[in-house]
Amino acid sequence: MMAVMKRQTNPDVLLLQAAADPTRLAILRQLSQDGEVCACDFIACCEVSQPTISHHLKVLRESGWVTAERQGTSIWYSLCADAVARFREMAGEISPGAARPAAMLAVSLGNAVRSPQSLRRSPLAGRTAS
Amino acid sequence: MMAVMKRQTNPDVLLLQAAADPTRLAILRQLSQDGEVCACDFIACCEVSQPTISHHLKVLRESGWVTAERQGTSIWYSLCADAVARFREMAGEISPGAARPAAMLAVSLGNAVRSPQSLRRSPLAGRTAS
DNA sequence: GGCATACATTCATACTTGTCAATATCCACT
DNA sequence: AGTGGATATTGACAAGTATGAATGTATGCC
Repeated sequence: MMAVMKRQTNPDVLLLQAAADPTRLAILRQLSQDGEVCACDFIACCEVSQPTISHHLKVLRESGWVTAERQGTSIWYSLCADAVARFREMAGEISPGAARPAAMLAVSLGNAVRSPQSLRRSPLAGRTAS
Repeated sequence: MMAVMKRQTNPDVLLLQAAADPTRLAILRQLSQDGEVCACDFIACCEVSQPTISHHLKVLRESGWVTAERQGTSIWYSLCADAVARFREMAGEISPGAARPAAMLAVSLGNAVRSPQSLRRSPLAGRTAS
């Protein structure tokens, strides 16, 4: 009657979720190293069964990380440039340096930016009235 | 009796896993933007209950993404530079351009690199013996 | 056609996870 | 001490997920 954890649709989260698994991360890294890899090779690299590899490849396909190309009986996988690019973008967008000074600045500017309960006061800024 | 999905220990996977959730990604992004954010503010930004936010913050703490600093009754969170740096590194290490030529090269060099069933043949390289 | 190989799909199962209600803890202030 | 505000923790539950066995499907070769 609660707790829905509704299936992810956000493409960014989907991308991260797909990469956030030891087997799949290993697959991505091998693809990054070798450029194009036959599905059968992943079975050797990761210690899981063939159906499991197939499952993970499907997840990577559906999240946009990889594309598959059939060559005879085997199937060759390679990274999608778009996914790689988006991943890097996300990494670039997260930075630890937005920082302290902005808080006091906002206060002195009249605090028009955001303002939930914390009212943009920085943890070190003394309450201006008490 | 099967399917163990043993709890993740790999720090890279842990980092990705922590980021791979809509609520937590939103938290990371707000932290990236504001630098330091009071826990109470996340409740407003994401549409989940206070205990849920607290849970997500714990996940982010334990994966190394954030640190918490108490100031009176409230607690201020900020991004860990190390985690951000590692995340960027990971993004940089995955590139789609390892590519095609390497395969034929390996073959002509005697194929001493790797060699599962696919024997490093590229999907387009003709079998050298048939 | 028949057979073997390479992947994908289905199914069942155990484990993990996101969520909230209730409750506990910690802190400031009176 | 007592009270109120801000977070964390516990407990319970539904839904997601990683896994392998069995099976299905497609392709190449005889």
